[in-house]
Amino acid sequence: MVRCVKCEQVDGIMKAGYVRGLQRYLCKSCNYYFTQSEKDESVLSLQRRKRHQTTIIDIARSLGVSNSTVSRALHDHADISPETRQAVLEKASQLDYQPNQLAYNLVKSKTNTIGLIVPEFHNPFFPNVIIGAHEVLTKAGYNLTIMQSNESYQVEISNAKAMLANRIDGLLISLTQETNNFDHLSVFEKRGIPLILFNRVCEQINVPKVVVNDFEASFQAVEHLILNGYERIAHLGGPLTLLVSQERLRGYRAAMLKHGKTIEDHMIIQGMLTQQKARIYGQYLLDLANRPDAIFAVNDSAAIEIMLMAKEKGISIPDELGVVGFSDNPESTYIGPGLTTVRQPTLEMGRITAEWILQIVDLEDVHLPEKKILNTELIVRGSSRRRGI
Amino acid sequence: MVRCVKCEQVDGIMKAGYVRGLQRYLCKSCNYYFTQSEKDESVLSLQRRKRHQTTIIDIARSLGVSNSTVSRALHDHADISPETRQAVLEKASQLDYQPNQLAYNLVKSKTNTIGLIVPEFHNPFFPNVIIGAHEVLTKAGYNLTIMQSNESYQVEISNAKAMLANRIDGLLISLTQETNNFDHLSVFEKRGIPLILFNRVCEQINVPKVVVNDFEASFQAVEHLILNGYERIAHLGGPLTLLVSQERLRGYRAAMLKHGKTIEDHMIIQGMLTQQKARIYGQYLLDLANRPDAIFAVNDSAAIEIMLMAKEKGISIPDELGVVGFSDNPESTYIGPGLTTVRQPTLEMGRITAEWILQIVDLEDVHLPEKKILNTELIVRGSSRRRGI
DNA sequence: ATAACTATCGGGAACGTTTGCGGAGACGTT
DNA sequence: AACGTCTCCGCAAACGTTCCCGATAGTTAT
Repeated sequence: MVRCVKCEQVDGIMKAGYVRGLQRYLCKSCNYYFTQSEKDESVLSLQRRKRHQTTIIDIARSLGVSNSTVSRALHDHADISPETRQAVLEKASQLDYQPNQLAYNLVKSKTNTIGLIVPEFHNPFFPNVIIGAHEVLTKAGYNLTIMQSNESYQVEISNAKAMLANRIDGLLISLTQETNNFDHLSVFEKRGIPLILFNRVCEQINVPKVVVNDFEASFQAVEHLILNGYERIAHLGGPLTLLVSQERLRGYRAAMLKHGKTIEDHMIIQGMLTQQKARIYGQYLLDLANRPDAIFAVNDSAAIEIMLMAKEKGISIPDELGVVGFSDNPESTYIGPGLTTVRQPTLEMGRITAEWILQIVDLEDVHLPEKKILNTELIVRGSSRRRGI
Repeated sequence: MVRCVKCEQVDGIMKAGYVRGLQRYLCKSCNYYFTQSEKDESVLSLQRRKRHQTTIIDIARSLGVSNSTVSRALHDHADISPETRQAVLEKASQLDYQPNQLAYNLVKSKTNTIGLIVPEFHNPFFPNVIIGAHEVLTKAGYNLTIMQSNESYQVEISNAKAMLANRIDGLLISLTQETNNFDHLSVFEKRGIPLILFNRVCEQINVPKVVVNDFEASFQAVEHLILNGYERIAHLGGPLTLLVSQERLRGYRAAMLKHGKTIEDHMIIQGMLTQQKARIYGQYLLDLANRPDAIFAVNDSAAIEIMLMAKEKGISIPDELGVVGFSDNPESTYIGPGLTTVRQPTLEMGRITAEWILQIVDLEDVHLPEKKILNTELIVRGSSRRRGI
């Protein structure tokens, strides 16, 4: 006994297939297709009510005012009477109202979130930058979404895409060593989303950048070695795809040149300095017939690896071998005679970058892309201080 | 010359005040209030078009199909012909379509984001946990939003509130040392948002927890000291508000008891071990008339501080003083004769916690709250290995 | 011919806010 | 009476998706 839901007739109803497992009917008289919904209404409403969060609408309804009024009352808008505001606020806390940020985000097309993409987490460098940035952003009421590209260009692209989809208000990024195409970043410019490069920057794209004075730092470090009487200084550098590595190499060369030292190509090794690689390169350098009397490594973990190997081989530090690192990891204070290293203002870099992006975000204005260069500090410890000199 | 926008009459139009700086009129004949909008239509449309992101609607319109069709095509839904799908996909990439995650979030009431609240960033412990969790979540296509409570109960509450407003799909949290009320967490249960406590857990709330075997680790560490011939072992513990501290203290006591050592109350100091505090407590312990011959500290930085002070005072390690730390910070390998310490599986803790929450999020089911206890490892180095024994 | 099935598509509600604009009254001033 | 000013509030569009219900056509089985 089937009744047409439109003309309410019972005759002339024909079966007309199935749709999604439900019997479908056709009413011949009014030519109307329909299915018999077997859903229980109570079940439906229960399902709908499941885990309902109180909304502005709930407050409005229970107070007999409009949504606008509630919204305005909750935001201290001017067009609202003190009494109404009071009533709304009370009802809100009574119903345990929590604003739905998602709806807010959608309508404002703004998320109060800054994105941050870093290539790795293994050195303390980026975590520290994150701490600094996090501090500033939190204080300003912004959220921070962190992604990690794992030194992979492809991952970086997908990270950037995800950031875009999530409509972050601004992006802070440090590039991978593979990145040599920047289309995934130009998109942000095109969309008007502020973008700042830090530490691992590039020249091909015209946005604000925050870096340290890699050239000068490197120059100073190598000059320090030379002034301590070291002659044949090797350089363990990072991958040359990175501007940082290029700059540090440049600093090394400049210092050597200035003091008339010969630069031997086989004493310069560039590459990704994992612990394994550091050991391999160190082995090579220390086993050279005419082995270097000092090594300037581009990060502390590599420098420490060198120091450990030297100890194993009975090469005394700093007398027979001077070592200088880069970054001032915590362990550098404690190892052997202490590792001389270049301290980078990591927290400050995070803070400054974050403050800058907040400024740009708030400005909504065209911003002049400039480059901020932070100063490093050479921390001299035992590994490069020759007793005899 | 003003014309009523409703009845189009010119006569009988009266001025009727100002509204938002615009002249307001009243048409006597049709009794209609209105203002003359002075906005230029071209300006308006330009303003509207400003920075328009292509949406599903744009694709649909330019293809002459419906929104539903485009949405389905983009999601590999079954109800779509290969040709249509192809056309949609092409048009999408042609118009550089980027899905608006915000709209998705709103309609699905889901953000694909897991929240993470940690009390601090200064020790490598939490950053490492974050690395582990980040790895797992990223791989599963989830975002990670990190907040830091800075050891403040109030900040923790506001963090939790922000997480709630942002409709995270799940929360991982490590409590502050101040937290002794848990209403801000019960809310998550009430709302059906999965919640996992890790490391800094509590007993008052019935949710999944991930911790390390603090009691056993502590017991083992102290027993190790005893087996190396140390007799008068002091304990530098964390604040007793934390369960971790309580457990570690319990382990210390148990080991001392088992081996018949007397537990002297003045040799047990509990508190927040900042570097300054560690120095103060260390000073106190090392200057005691009957000073301890070993110290079990609850974190490595405190232990290292002790070692440095001992060196200053000319107390030899490990002969005159044994030291054991907790956490295995990187610097512990390199300091002095090496710091014996308890290695915590930080990365694993992050991974496991993240995997667990993903499981609960996917399950949508009632989950049995249980406790996962990860094993630590005692790393024996020079600071506790007595030569004579 | 009738019924069952498949494949493909559209309409439109729903998600929870914000906000532009207008309505309506109160009161004061010319 | 005519107008200016102010306060308080509601209507409804807009944000961009997803997805529930169908609708329609064509094909096959009975």
